[in-house]
Amino acid sequence: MRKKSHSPTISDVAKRAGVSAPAVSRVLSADKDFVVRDETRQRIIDAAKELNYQPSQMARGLRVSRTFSLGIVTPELDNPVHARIIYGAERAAADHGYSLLIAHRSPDMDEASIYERLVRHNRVDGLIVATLQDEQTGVPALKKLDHPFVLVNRKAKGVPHYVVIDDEGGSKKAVEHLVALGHRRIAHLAGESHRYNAKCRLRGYRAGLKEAGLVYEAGLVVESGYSQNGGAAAMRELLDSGVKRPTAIFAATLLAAAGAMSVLREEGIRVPEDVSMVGFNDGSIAEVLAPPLTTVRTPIDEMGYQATSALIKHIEGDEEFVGTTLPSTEIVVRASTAPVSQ
Amino acid sequence: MRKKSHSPTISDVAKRAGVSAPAVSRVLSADKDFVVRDETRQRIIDAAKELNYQPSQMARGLRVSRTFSLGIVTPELDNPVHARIIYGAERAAADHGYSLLIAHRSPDMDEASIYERLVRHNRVDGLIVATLQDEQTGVPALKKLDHPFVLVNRKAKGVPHYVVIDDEGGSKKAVEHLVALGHRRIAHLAGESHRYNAKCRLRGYRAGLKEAGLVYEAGLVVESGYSQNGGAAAMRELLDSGVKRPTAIFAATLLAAAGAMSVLREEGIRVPEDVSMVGFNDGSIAEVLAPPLTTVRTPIDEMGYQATSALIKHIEGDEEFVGTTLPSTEIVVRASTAPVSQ
DNA sequence: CTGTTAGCGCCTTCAC
DNA sequence: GTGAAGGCGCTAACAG
Repeated sequence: MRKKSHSPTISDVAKRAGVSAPAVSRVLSADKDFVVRDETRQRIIDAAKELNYQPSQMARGLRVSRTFSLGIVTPELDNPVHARIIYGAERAAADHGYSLLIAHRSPDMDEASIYERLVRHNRVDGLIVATLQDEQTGVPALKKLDHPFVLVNRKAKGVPHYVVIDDEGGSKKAVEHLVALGHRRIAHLAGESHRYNAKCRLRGYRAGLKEAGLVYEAGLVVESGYSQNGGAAAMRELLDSGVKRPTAIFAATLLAAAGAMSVLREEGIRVPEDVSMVGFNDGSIAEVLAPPLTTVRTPIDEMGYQATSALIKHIEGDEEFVGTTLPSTEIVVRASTAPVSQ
Repeated sequence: MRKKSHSPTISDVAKRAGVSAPAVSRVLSADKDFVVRDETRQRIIDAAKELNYQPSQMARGLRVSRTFSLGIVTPELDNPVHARIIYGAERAAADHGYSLLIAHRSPDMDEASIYERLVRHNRVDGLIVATLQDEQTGVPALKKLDHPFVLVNRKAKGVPHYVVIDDEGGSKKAVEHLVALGHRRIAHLAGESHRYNAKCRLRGYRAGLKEAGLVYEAGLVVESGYSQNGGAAAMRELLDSGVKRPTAIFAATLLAAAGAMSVLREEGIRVPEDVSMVGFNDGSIAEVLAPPLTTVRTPIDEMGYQATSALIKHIEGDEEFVGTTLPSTEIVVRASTAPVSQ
């Protein structure tokens, strides 16, 4: 019976380099306080390389009470925004030697129980929260866990750690784009009004109107949720509401815009000839819609990256971090927007 | 200075129940060979519950040389197919007390190095391989790691562990649907011809033609890749190729179908009046395309779930598993298919 | 400059 | 039926 081939351990390396295990540990973790002859250091490094030594995160974690893993909680994967947040988070985690555990919150699950599972069962060192269903219950639940966490793509009262994009500025740009095309009746499909993103985008919409000297008309703003079904329902509501039809629509979401466009098509209302459409957050599906959708492009993956990096720095005590708002937003003009007819 | 509140350990539970630590371990892990009075057992279980005890996977893993984590390697998240595979895998992992590490392979990365990182650095207990870029190099790399793995959504020579959907049967159904509408010139956007999925879907396409007594015409089959850009390019190639235009198209992918439709629109070719379109694998974007896309719905998340469950069973030595093909496929008829004109 | 000691939390073995 | 001992691989504290 042959001996099972183990991964090399720190003492294998130590033996091969002719030193003790702690010496190896300190050299490989680049301990500044550890003085060692260059020759010895090199011997250790070589030995580690020759054996293809990889420290066991488990043993290390047991010793230092950390897992070097992070949990990210997301409401849905099949959504360009969340997928890109995860891309960024994954890259940042890998860059710092951390693993990323993904927990997907299905609609019927309680968010608090997911946070708890990640922290208590998986023992993640920190949480990246890309879903915050209910600020009233979610934030207290998070705080009670007494674990580092960062909010991505949302802020909440009393939570200093967050990374967001410039929802308001980007929304204002969308409106400015429509105004520049001559539109004066601009509707807004407004997400879920109590949510952070929706509030910001609405504010940007209003700021854009104001700057153009247009009056805000409550009848042109409809709650839409973030999904295509929500966008479709909102569009229908707007058409049925009896208000004079807008010549342009700014949707709070790419998917909501897509849903709205499918309703317009059913109703025989042409885009962009009869009504122009702009969505918020770019994504590859914008290109296959009919017509291709003009959007506001935002640095979503950068948001995931920065949130994760900041969280790791915080965990490692390197620095406190405070909220960040990533400024860059950009209009991507495609075929769904056109000058207002006559 | 207050003492840092630790998670409860096994000896905390033991103390509270008035027994020794090993007794707790054996009761909670339901050790069959361990006989204990019901009363004692209950005391232990109660104590664990009261303290909200969660065994440390790290300590446990260190002892038994396992991490209770699985790695899933996926080429892209922002793709309905992969997102749904991950949903299924995540659910299965959670059901069995495992964590799921997601590694996203960006196009410039070497697949072998990802597998290796997951196994050597993260020490996952097994690998769920949802991307297999190159069978020639990928499979040997995987085997060399000497770790359990399962292929999802693909097979490869010499790999007994896989879970796939019925690509061939589903494709045949797509063709049958078109044939039933009277179509006789049916083109196929064929993915990447050397890949498993593409081969199966092509086979299903040919089987469907044959059954209808139609002859296979090589000029109607165009390599398309799996993305919308690939679908668009293939569509353009087909239109420019000089072959008589088909009245229907079966695309190997949802995204390829979307890309193809955007080209048809640019060319003023109407769907479904001039040409019908069917995509493979359903997804929510099928509903927002113009017109909504008829697709073949397949049990993608089930595939992720079963692959992961089987992998875990295999890791735990409960049983050997062999390849599974999930049979159910179903046509979802939307507005992109219609009877052939006259 | 480098080695020794001890212990993180758990599970397996063996003795009681 | 139950407890004591030992060790998984690593690192912090302390000796040399």
